[in-house]
Amino acid sequence: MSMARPPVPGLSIGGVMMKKKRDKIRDLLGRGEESPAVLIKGWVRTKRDSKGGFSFLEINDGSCMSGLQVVANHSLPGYEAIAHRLTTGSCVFVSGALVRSQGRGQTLEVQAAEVGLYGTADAEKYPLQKKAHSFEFLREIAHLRPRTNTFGAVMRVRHRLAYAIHKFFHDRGFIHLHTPIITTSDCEGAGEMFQVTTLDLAQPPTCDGKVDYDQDFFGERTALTVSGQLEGEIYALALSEIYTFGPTFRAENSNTSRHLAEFWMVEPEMAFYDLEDNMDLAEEFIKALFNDVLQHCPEDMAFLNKRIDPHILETLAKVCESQFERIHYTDAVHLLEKSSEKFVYGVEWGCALQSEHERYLSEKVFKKPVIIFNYPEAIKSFYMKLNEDGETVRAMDVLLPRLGEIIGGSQREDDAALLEKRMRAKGLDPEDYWWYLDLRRFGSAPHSGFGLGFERLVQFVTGMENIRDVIPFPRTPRHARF
RNA sequence: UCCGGUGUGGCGCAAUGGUAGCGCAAGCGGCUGUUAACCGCUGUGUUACAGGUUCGAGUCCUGUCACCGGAGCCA
Repeated sequence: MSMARPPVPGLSIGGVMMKKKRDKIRDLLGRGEESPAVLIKGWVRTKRDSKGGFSFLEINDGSCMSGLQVVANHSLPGYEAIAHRLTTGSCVFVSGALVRSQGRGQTLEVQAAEVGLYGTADAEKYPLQKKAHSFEFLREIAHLRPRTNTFGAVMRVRHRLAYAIHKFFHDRGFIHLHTPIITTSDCEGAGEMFQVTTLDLAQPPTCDGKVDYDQDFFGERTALTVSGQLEGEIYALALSEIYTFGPTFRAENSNTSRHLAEFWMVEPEMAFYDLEDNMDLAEEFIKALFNDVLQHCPEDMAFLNKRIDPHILETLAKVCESQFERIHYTDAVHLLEKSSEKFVYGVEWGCALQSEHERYLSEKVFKKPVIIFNYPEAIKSFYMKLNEDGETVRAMDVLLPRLGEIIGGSQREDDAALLEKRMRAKGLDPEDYWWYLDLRRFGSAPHSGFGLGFERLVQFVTGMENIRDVIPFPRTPRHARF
């Protein structure tokens, strides 16, 4: 199809724009060439007036970190009428010629032929002025914070990571599986759940003094999913390799910089993978994602490296080059026991490793990502495969320096009798999981999988300290606004 | 949820129990192919909320809420 550009440089005749199609700033800067006719649309970041009879407008349209400088001569028809309303935050369109800049600081700029105003932003009231704002403040104006440099960068990197995840799995023949948001499996041990109901909470129907869920929408008690893993296993044991990438909900009263009540999780599940295959995939996965961002988001990453975390580029590159340390839980405990480091919590075989222990191993001992595997059976979930020693399970956690656990996974128990036994031992009713046990009764296969918290990934890659600042609309205890 | 800290102009922060200030942003003026512009002037407050102690509370006490740091749970 012909996409011929209008050859006529004159863009505006009597206020009627001749060029209709918007140019994205990203595309204009990417080409880096002069052009007689461009049309940009975006938000004014700053305006600097010159008494030489013209103004400099910096326009950002979110397509990339950089804005485009517009030189607007005060003699433009109708310019004086709108000049005082071209404030920080207002939205405009500008047509004109893209030319080499006479000033320093940018190579190209737009010599405006017409400047039009879409929406004003009263400078006395608009909260985002051209100054630094704290992330705490920006969280209170989550509807405006995407217009800041940092959030633009974080969200573009977030998008790239999501894309890279799909690409990584697709290229390896994995099927993207949509697992249900509403579930009935309410005792996976993955945390408190949000109940889903259409019952009148003021006067719920009762039966024998208890709420009668038979009258609820689904005829039984339901909740928002805390994991797509169990459903993922169903499809892995049919399509071989699948992954889920969807929202996950935990009703924990967690108030930390690493927890959200609603977050996105990636959960690959693979038939015929043992724990080692699983660890191989996890390591390859992390490295592929970091490499992808380094390669495709150089401008945003350079900004984050300059303003957010001065070591982030170096850190990501190091992870890509490193060989993840793989260590038995038992050896990790020995290392911690022998350490001269003073820990708040003591260490002994059988206890769960604390944040301080994990950080010590990844930051001080190995100074790179660490995968700890073969954890004690007692501290891990029922579905993890028991080792021959009868004491440990084939579980693994991937720990990143500073962030801690980013991936948790395991080889799944594929023996129906053993699985049922462990369910009972952990106080679960095998009847509730009849379909999960069926997978082991009919054509069972060794299989493995892991879960990765998407926001924690974005956190690590961008260097952002608070998880609430890497998701568009954070949900945390007492906060569901916007 | 636990421990600790904080809450004061739009934002970031000061103020020994005794007249609430500074910087940034904003408004006005000046200057300049400017660019985190610069220079001058101006305005900006129920000191988170509810009680209490005191002649007098931003400051002390009690409670609530929020935010930050750490921890637990976890991803």
